[in-house]
Amino acid sequence: MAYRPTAKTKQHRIERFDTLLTAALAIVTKEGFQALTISHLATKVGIATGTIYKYFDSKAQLCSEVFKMATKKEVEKVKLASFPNQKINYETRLTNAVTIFADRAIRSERLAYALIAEPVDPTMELERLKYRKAYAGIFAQLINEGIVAKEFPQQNANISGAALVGVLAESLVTPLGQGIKISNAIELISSIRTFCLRAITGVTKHQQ
Amino acid sequence: MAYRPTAKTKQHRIERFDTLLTAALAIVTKEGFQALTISHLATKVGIATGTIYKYFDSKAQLCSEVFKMATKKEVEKVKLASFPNQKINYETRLTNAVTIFADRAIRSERLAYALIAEPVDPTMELERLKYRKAYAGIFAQLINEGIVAKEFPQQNANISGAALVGVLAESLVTPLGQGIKISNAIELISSIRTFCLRAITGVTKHQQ
DNA sequence: TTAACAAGTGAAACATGATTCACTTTTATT
DNA sequence: AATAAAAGTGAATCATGTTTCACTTGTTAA
Repeated sequence: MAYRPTAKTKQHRIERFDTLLTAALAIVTKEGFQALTISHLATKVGIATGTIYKYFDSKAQLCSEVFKMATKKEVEKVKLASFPNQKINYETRLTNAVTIFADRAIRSERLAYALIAEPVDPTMELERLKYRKAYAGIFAQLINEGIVAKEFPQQNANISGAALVGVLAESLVTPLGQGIKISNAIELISSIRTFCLRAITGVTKHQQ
Repeated sequence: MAYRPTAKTKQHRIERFDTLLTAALAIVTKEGFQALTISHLATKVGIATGTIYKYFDSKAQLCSEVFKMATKKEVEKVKLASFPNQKINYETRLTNAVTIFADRAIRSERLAYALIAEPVDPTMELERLKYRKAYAGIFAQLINEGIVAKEFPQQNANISGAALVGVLAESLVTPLGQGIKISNAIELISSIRTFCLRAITGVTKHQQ
């Protein structure tokens, strides 16, 4: 008998897996999924293409992992804004959630665009759908609670939740993908926030 | 000297061009852009792949033409609802525009999904952007006029217009793409309409 | 009926990546 | 050392289409 994996070996495997994922995410963040090819990744990490297949079954799986990794963090932030530890009224929560989303999207280079709007192959589209649904679900729950608390008018919370995702995607993320420089982020976020609030509450708070 | 194209010849060319475009649109309507390949189209029309290149420079151009063709008709309908010949108040116009869009999307099999949300290659994404912008532009103008008429509250009409496109895409078209059968279209359209109206006017008319 | 050109053909060449696999290198055990 | 197993390699192969092009067929005018 002979070889057996040791702690050190296993550690190295984990580290390399991590390196690959991180490098892949970096590519996506800078250049989008469109630029995430096996050979590009291999070159970037300084290994052979074949090696990547010792860590991932397929490119689809690699993409999926990258997606999940990026997603998790983003969704968590919005969830926290929507369901904070303190008691905060629902209108403020909604405001915060939308603001956090918008703010992070603007700061994220191409990442928000890659996750939400960049054209990708149909396999990944399913992953993306989950991502959008995660947001929509958070919003829906927030809206539902707001309705119960009599803060928001009666409405179909699921549809309103999905609609908010659409609003954010179309008014914020798609422009980001066009390489349009956001000349006045504050103003843009403010307008989107006003729209979302009015859409859910029916009231325009601060005339802009 | 010898050959010169005649009226008959030219006519035939036009007809074939038309046949190709129509067949391509049929494919997209049934199975999406994903199914629109040169050889599929050639087979369907009963000609050789090479022949198609006598009518279109490239697949990109073919797709673009199909897109324009489908787009034109759709946008026209929404435009007409938004700017009718008679004097109608802006809230009603908005209601009509949203309803027309939703109704046509639901009836259109996969077409609405193909035009708005189906993953396509980046070349076509530009074409699609124009399409979305066409809608956003119509909505923006409608909203602007509504503001001037003091019917709608002050708001950034361009952002509100884009946001409405996002709402429709996310709450209606994306589900259509999932092959989800709309069990209750009336109810769905009604919810979306209510959302859009509240988002723009700030008022919930009919509590649902 | 033939010269001149357009329309049509479809097999072969291209393009773009993903994926495989026979082989080399490294690591661990006896 | 000798052996076993995993990690790593990268050129070759596959998969999916698009696009070309030498060639055949159809059409028109002289």
